Amino acid sequence: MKHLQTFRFIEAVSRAGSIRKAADDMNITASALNRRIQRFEEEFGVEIFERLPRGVRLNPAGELLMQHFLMQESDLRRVRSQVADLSGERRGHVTVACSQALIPYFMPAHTAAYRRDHPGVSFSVQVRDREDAERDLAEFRSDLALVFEPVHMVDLDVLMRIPQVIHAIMKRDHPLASKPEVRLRDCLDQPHVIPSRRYGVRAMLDDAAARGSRPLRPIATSDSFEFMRHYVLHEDAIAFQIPIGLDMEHCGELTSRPLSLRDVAAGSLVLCQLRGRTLPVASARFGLALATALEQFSDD
Amino acid sequence: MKHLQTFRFIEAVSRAGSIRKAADDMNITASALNRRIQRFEEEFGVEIFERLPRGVRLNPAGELLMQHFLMQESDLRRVRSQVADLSGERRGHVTVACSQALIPYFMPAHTAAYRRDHPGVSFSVQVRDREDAERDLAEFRSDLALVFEPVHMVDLDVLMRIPQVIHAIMKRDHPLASKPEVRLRDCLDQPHVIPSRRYGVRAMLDDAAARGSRPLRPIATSDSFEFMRHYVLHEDAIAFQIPIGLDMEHCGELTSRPLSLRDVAAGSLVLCQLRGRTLPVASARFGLALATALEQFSDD
DNA sequence: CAAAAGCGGTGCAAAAAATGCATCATCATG
DNA sequence: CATGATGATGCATTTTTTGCACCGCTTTTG
Repeated sequence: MKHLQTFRFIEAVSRAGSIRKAADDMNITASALNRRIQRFEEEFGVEIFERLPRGVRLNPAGELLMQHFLMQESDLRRVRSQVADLSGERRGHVTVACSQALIPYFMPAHTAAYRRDHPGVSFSVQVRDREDAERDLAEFRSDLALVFEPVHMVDLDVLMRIPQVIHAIMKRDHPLASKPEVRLRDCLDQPHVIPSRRYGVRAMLDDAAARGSRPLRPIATSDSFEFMRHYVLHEDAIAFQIPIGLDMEHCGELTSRPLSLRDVAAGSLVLCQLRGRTLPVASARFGLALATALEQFSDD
Repeated sequence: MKHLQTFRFIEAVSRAGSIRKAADDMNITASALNRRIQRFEEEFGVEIFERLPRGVRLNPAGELLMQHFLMQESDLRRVRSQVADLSGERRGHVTVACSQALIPYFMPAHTAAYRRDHPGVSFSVQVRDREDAERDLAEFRSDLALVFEPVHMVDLDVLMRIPQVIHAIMKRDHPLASKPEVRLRDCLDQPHVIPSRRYGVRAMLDDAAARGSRPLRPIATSDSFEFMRHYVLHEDAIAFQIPIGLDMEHCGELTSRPLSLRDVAAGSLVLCQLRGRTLPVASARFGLALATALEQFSDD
């Protein structure tokens, strides 16, 4: 949309950190871009960039304006989506930011299921830690976020929340596998691998360990649950994950047992969107579908 | 802002009902305006006007777009307000839609009080019935609404809600004035004047009368509480109003008595804004001030 | 310490976009 | 059937935007 051109240029300048670089990115002359910005600032009545020796940077007013622009652009997408819906075509693109645990089983299954009913809808599924997922929502880069133990929860609307008990992952023949549930201290007495700090599972383990008798002494720490899961196959260690990230019927030599609720309370897996935002039709409907799916998962 | 020019033209066309009239209103040629709209429709990919033999009218897509535009314009005002706030100047303009009862005492007192602290802030105070107040909010014509017994309450955020018991207004020497509270049936046995249908007091009286033994038999119906109040002075009748619309210490020959809660439950006076909308700084602060004032009024 | 490189800003001519005017075809209305 | 109002369009004109060349300044670099 042409009337947002200037804002897109401003965004490019903000990203590039200099007018010349941005001009290059946007295939326009630096002078033309410079003038656009000057004209805009004059019309707006306030400067929106600080002029630094090495380039420019958005000032607070510019930040406010940028937020306004992102919202406006996102809302225009919503309008287009609803207009398309008027003429009967159910199409669109849905962007979801989700925790790593959702990536292997839950999201593929449910995006595919949704596409069976609505072939015109396409998806972006992004792995994001808890902080980044919320930031993506706030900056209109995602329509929905599905996060284990979100951090701030300000400016978010919760569409669905289900409890998830952390499970210990081990080989089938591991001694701890004989019990229906395991104590955290028993796990920590074994070699164990844990997620890095920015993940919800780690935060809950940190919490519980601080209250308990054993410190965390991980033999490995990783960003990747895939790494940790396969590590358990090589060295006879314990890993941790929430049930929605597990598919115990098809995991060969591995099995899992829930940590006792006496040691670690159940965490929350939360489906949310930016507060007050009206999502495009496709995203809103997929959000409802996800909420239903989560509820069913929780009831099983 | 220049980038919204096209939208403003579209709005003008929608209001005028024809491109030529709108062009006249906006001091532009019909052909130029026509082209703008054609260009926009082409860029947008969908027609937004129905072409009728006698002019044009927004189609559903156009309505959606118009709503988007109103929101965007309102949000830009918010940004300007917040930017102004950054540079220390606390100024701005606040628009409030409120029920008639608030007009004589409450709103003048509290807008004036607010202006004593913030001389840079100006006000528009509009009398609106319940329906219109909500519509004003929805179409971004008001920042705040202060309404007795709002009708729909969808898409509204409630900032404050206080109970208001309907009072009967009568001359000081009226027989009913001897009791601390009055029964509705006693009022309805007397000559009485009531508000017209679109007001909350009337709705509650209708309700109560339908449940009670006496029908409403008004000797006068009016849009104006001023009319009704003065009418009581001429003929020895009963009128009705909520306490916030009364100032019994300074009303000469008149007095008021609450209707018994057995007959008519207390209604709600509600301060609200459009759901999810971020108000300009001045409006948001004045909203808080009003909420506090209402709470105090309620506690007295 | 001087040269080089990168930055935002500006004057001026060229290119692009928007506008105004005259005119057409269509359709409701009297 | 004539009239008047409507939206659309071709073309010349005006306004706006852009690109190029260059300035003054600061930081980086050899």
